[in-house]
Amino acid sequence: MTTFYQIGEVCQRSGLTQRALHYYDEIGLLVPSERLNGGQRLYTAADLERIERIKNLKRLLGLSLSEIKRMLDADEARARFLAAAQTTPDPGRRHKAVESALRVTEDQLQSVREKVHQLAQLQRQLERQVREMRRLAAAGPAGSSPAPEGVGGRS
Amino acid sequence: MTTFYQIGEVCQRSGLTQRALHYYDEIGLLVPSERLNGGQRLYTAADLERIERIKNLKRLLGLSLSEIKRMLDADEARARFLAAAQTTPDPGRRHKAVESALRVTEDQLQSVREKVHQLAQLQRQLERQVREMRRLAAAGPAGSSPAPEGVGGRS
DNA sequence: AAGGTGGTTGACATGCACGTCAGGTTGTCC
DNA sequence: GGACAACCTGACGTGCATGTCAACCACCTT
Repeated sequence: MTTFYQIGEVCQRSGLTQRALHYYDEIGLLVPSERLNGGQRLYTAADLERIERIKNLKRLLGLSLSEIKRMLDADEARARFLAAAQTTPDPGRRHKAVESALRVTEDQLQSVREKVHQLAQLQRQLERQVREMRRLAAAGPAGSSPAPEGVGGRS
Repeated sequence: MTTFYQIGEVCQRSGLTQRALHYYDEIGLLVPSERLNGGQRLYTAADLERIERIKNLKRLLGLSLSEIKRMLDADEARARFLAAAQTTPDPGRRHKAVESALRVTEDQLQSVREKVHQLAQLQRQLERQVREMRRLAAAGPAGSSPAPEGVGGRS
């Protein structure tokens, strides 16, 4: 037997508002697994996980909800493809399914890698700045040093 | 003699629209260094750099324009502090100025580090998925394998 | 039966980051 | 000096991701 959570509980656990969850439902980003007789939304543990993934993608990648929907949908399709691949006896079909899913994931990976790279650069730059300033804070007064570059450089 | 760029040229170089630049001016995010008699905006190379930094902070960190403004302003303040520190004879004042600027930069660094960390995790997860799928695509038909987790995990 | 609690839809409002005109000014080139 | 391009301000419109309020329903407690 699966346990269900009402919307209020989901709000507490996720930090999202009721309105946001209604909206996510409306745009098909997060459709609760069940509905009670009177229309009450019932969320499962899987729904809660999906919420966390949504929050992460929003925070980390700064994606819009529609982009997130596209990603998660692709991801689900990938899962279905893989599941189907397990049971499909035809090796040609199976191969194609896996390859298609693979491409989606590789695209996601590529964009994440780029972002990590850029952010790492920014990080190194900030670290240089901090070192420089620590040196200044500790060391003697004289001697003008080369001006460090500001945050978010030309990249 | 400094070279100036009119707004149209800046648009071409930066990929931003005229409207966006007007807006950035309006909210004080990017106030052109000069104005012609008739009010025409004139941008300098420094302004162009600031634009690149704005674009980077937007893309990389997904910050709002007001947050970006806060960051860049803090950054400028830091630069001024440091410059002042170079010329201020009072070691106490100098020390305080540098420390204050240092704190701002350290905060920035901290948030960037967190983001890099989270993104790196996401990256590793995606890499695992890709490896798994490559294995599936290449290897034999039988044997159900553990389902890989979707993108943007609970973290 | 009355009232409270927690949910529902619907509609309008809001802040951000612009897009899109409209009407006026400025600069340049022939 | 007239045409034309490039710019200006002002105002209203737009898409997204909600906030806010109203009116209604369903169940539980006293």
